[in-house]
Amino acid sequence: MDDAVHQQLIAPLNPAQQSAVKTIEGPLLIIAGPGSGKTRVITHRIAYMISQGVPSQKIVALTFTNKAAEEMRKRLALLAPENLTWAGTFHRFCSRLLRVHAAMIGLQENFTIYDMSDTKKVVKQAIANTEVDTRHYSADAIGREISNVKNVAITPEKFQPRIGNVMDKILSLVYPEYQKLLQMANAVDFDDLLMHTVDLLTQNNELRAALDMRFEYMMVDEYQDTNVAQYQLIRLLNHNKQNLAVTGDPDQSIYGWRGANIRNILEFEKDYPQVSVVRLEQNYRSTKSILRVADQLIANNVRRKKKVLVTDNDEGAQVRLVAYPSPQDEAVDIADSIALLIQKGSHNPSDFAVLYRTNYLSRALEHALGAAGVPYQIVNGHEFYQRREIKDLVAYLHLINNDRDMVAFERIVNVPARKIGKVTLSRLRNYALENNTSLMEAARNVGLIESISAAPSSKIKQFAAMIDDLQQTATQEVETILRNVLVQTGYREWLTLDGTEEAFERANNVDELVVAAQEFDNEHPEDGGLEKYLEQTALVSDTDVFESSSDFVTMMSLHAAKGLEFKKVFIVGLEDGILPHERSSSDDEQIEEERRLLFVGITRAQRELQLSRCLNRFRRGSNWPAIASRFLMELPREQMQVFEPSGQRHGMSDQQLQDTIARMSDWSSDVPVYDVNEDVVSVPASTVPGTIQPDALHSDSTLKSPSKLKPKKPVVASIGDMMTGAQLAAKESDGTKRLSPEEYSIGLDVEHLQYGVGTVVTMSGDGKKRTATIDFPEYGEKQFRVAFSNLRSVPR
DNA sequence: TATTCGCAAGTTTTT
DNA sequence: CTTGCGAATA
Repeated sequence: MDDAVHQQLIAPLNPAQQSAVKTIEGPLLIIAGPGSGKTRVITHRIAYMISQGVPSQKIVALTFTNKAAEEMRKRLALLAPENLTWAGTFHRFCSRLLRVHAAMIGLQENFTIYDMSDTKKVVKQAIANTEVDTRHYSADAIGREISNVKNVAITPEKFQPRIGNVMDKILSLVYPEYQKLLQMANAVDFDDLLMHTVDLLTQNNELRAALDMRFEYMMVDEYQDTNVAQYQLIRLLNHNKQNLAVTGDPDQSIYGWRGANIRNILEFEKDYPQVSVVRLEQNYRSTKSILRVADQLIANNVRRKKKVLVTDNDEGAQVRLVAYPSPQDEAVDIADSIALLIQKGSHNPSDFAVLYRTNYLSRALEHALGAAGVPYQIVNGHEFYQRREIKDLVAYLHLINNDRDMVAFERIVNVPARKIGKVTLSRLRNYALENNTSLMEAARNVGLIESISAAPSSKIKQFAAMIDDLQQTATQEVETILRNVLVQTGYREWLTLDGTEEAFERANNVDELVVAAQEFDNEHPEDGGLEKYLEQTALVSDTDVFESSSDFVTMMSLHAAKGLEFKKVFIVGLEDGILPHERSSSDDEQIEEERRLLFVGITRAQRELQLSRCLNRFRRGSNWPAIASRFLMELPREQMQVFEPSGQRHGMSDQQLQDTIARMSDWSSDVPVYDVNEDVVSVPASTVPGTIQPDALHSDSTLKSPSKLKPKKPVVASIGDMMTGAQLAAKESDGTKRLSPEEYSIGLDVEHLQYGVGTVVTMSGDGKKRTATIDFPEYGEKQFRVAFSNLRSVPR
């Protein structure tokens, strides 16, 4: 068992936590500050309920992210091994319900879940069908607006356009058409999962009441982030039986843009008058220094209920605030300081996280961490599944699973190229529309469409026959289906026709997908299947991989970091326009949400925290001076270590400049020199950014500028190199050795727990995607992503 | 019908 | 700077 988890499980609960755990009947509101042991309370509470005789299958725990659900399941398994509690995201919960009751809302149980890019295509089609004038609003904007309307659970029938509102007028036409297209395609978007479920329960009171009983005890995590549809769903399922416990923190509400409604948590007490309220304010996560910064920042929010954050933890190191000349300097300094600490052996890669507002900020960091030899992991949702070649192949799977899937059909009908063109397709579409049938069905009947001439007609017929043929294999393992698709379509060959570097890369991704399918089959021997696989790829992101592998520095967005904690946290790019984001800067309410976002980021840190910004940033093609985030002015700078340049160039505001000058005068002069853009700045030796361990205080080394803090030799050459000394010795005591991805090569003998000893036959990919095909004498060839697999080398 | 070129637009966060 | 889209051309 994970030591930290174990510690948490056996540590006693404080009085507030106990009271939350023991209140199991009736509505319960748990206001839980960051690091207050919320997940622990939830899991203990469930375990307690079970010990009191509540049947565990009557308990449901709803979360926002798969990460949170996974964490909960993991801990619950330790507390109550035999429990049948269902824990998962709202979307998954709804998807499960809808598959069972699909017919009641006009769907088939094998419906497709469309992601945002799929959704966008349907919106465009709907716009085309309704011939709406899009001079004023882009398809994107219309799609966003549809999503907003759905988030408040307004169906096309209920939608009331406000007179004189142009967008509403457009919506009144496009929204029903969009919904009709989805229905015809037997597909739903993310928002539908919630809205359809609300609809289903509203229209079928018997079913609602049955489910109300069935899920007698419900817990909702991150209640501050629920939107209207989720709120209605919760109300519908907690009408007769109001054993509802919600946890949340208004200060951590960061999904307003997605329709989250703070009102839900602020007025929970009105919604459920008999409510018990518990406040968890004791923080077990962070040092006093870190909490003070968080506290002072969030105090700037006006729309807020005051809340205290207290901790018995030690003072800890001061929070650092650093201005770097450029994003490259920022990245290199952070990477080098992490590498140094790992090399010293005092830290593991998994102790660190680098957080940012927008995903593209990870680029420079990736580069720098790679150069420093630090293993890292980017938590970036569905990136892999967004690649063209992957979307193409998954579209085949979708069409096999649900032949009414319109987006999948359009995507692949001519990929690989089959000489089926725009004109033919539009005729096919028209036929389908007129006959109220799917594109696939129209394709089967293409002979009946007079406007399509012989040549394209036969091509389409061939395509339809191929899909029908593939459909015969739909019940087999996903890997088999996928391999069949590759064989039948010749996709891989078609992809690599031009022989470019990029084509090769794409072909690797295809192999990667096969491996992923294989892994899915292995992990789901009982409950697998194509439909499950497709649901998984739609609703689950790469984050599970991130959870289980601990030997990586984690990089992710501030949003993705919610609910997690790390010993040392770097938050980068604290600049005006980035955080707060420029699209939020016009609106006070949105600014407050951005502030909460930073609050969430800060409170992820257990021991040390560095906030940084850059003086220049590359934007829209060229380098611009960057202005410090206004939030940096709201922090208790006198209690932090501040590294700002002395010059007034680089676009510093007056306020900033004054602050900086004030800071400078406080600094002693008998210290080394920190060189920022040739401006000479004094920096206390103990506080040079780049050396973030507390014992630097006792170091008498005179360090140069942070960005020049490069060791003579590469700090860490590979993952393998980092396991030095005692650590490495321990790992090798039985003669086998865990290898870094780079160390794998063809011909190597490795040992697998299940398959025994085998030989590496082929290698492909790099980094965390590096994949080995290994031949086991008894089991044949298997593929592994070596960074994640439990393989060890065997000496010859 | 496929391909290529040029132009415009849009750049957040996630299930 | 990228991506996506539409028009022009082979």
